[in-house]
Amino acid sequence: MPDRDTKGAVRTITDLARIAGVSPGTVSRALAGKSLVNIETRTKIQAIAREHGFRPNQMASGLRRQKTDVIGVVIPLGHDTRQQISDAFFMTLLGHLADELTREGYDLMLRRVVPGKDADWLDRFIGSGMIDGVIVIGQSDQFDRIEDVADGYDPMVVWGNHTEGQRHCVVGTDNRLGGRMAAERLIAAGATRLAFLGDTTAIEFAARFAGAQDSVARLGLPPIVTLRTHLSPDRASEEIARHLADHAGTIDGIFAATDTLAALCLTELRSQGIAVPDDMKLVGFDDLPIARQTVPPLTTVRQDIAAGAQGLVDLLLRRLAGEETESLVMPPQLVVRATA
Amino acid sequence: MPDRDTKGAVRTITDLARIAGVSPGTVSRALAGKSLVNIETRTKIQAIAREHGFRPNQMASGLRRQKTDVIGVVIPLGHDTRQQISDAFFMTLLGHLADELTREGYDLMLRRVVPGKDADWLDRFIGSGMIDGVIVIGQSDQFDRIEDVADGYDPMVVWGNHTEGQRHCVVGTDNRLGGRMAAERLIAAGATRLAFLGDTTAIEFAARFAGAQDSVARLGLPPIVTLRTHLSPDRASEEIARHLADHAGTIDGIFAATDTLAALCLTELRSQGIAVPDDMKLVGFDDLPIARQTVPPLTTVRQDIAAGAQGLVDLLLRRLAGEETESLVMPPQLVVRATA
DNA sequence: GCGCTGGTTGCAAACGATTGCAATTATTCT
DNA sequence: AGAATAATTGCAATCGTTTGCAACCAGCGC
Repeated sequence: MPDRDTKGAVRTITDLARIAGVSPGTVSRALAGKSLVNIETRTKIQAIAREHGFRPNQMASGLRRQKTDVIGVVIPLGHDTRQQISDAFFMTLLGHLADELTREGYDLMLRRVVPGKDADWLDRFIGSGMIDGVIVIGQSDQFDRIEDVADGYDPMVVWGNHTEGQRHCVVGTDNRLGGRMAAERLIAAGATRLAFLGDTTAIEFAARFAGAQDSVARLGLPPIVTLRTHLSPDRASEEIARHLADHAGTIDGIFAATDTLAALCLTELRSQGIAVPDDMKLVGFDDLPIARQTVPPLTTVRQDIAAGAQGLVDLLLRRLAGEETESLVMPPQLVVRATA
Repeated sequence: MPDRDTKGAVRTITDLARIAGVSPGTVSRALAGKSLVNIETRTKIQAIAREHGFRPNQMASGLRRQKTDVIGVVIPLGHDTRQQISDAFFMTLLGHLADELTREGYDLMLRRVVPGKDADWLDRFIGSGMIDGVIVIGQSDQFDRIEDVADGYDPMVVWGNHTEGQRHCVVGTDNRLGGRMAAERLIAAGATRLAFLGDTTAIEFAARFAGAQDSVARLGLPPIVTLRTHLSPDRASEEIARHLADHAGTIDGIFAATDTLAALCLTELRSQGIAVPDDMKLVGFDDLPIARQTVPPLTTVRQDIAAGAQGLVDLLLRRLAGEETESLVMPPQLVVRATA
């Protein structure tokens, strides 16, 4: 029961010290639970602190200790400015991150940035002195900038795609492999003329596309046509409709960069009277909850989001501890439902 | 182009002052763009700062100014601990909040808490000294605690339900009215024996339920049966299935507390061979993107999330400026699609 | 030439918690 | 009992930035 009655406003450790009849230093140590201070005075001080609802100022503490116990999480909105944060995948990842970080005693500072608008979005965050480390969710089209920063700043982990020889520590799914799996599934289901739905300027998506291309090339099928689209649902719908109309009859399998896109595509297919999976096979990516609920249920490539979040936090903490860490690329998993 | 070559490590304002040949105070003023310092030296200092990629330490600044430019956003996970953060509604709201706050020059500190586990989750956050104000997303079952805090702490705004005479400033939809609209729609579509799907210990949901009950009572229909369920998709599915089986034939209209729940319900209905809307009418709440994509598309009660986020931030800023503010309750809007 | 006004700059004291070191007291050993 | 050791506590500097106040300079009018 923190106070609110005792008007004595115990705001600082010094106030508390005065009440307890000891020095500020002792209070600090007592609250930190250090064994240096007598168990008796320690519990007494803690009792007084509780009684007055006192909490040490994190700013002051952070300044002195040069450690804030806050991890920055930044979402660069590079290749699709608007609305990407509402992307279910990132949001779910964010939720898990919050859990993991909390469990480790860290707070989470969230920042969305539009890299195009300010070039040094990452340096600004890091240099602010407010965070002990940073997790970047998605490389977007900022690969180079992230690489630059990685050279001089260790406590950073990035969610995204792993590229041979890159210098920043990344956690992510093997997108290329996932792309291969998706294409192979489409082909196994009978499709031969494939399309990729999504924006390949995002490096993760590009890798998925490349993976699919691998499979197609290996089997001697015609190259995959790419249907460029934004991620925001409103714009995407129209774009998909147009793509579908443009390629009517010339494609029979679609690999969507994202379940969200796949779901959108599914509704468009329905409204254009194209039967799935008979006339068109469809595979998504992520295995979001929505994949289970579309009609028909979506065949997709699963990323383990919870494991990803755990990996991100784990690696970041190890880096904070001074360890050198490898990147972590996790295998995707094909989930066959009914669209391919 | 921030440096990384000039190894001179310009970390503090004092370093910068030495280089510029002025005093730290002048540097501080120059970087703050204060007109007191000569325009010439000011631009020179700013140039040097840029050249060395210097950014003032936010912790120190925050400590001195007693202002952190950070707003806390906290999600209490009271009535359904697990996975609620992935709830699409909250996540979307969070995204908009991030946008709004950024635009106003604030950073966002995210914290999920499980109130059951620590009673003073809110005081802890507020007392940490790390945030200038707090936005609470969802009252969950913590109404009383929030009321307590509101008495002694002004810069707080809560997303949730407005109750007559409450003391904390809240932004939200008129849930009761929304509930009425939902029930009326179900009834207009031909349903007479209604059920409410969701957990009524959450106050927002309780209000929606109450609103529906209003309509039903006014029309002399049998009272609404409530189908208690959790929010996390995995558990909810089974629970819904069981409810549906238990009440087979005894209900013909379902008001789901949430679109997410409604979507889940829809798939369960399908798998149990119950036709929508013929054998069962269904109305959701929120109008999330998914509502447009279910089959058939979901009739639902819309909340304007973007406007909500704007309202939250606007009111919070006004309160930070010392203003007294009223709560903001926004009207919901019925969106008729195909499930009722 | 002297005092004044304005415009710039420097000085030094905050902000609140932490921590190495010294000082104090309590304990133990010879 | 005296001295050495250990256990507590206090002192004061420190983290990096901001800001009230004083100091300084140039230029001005008298």
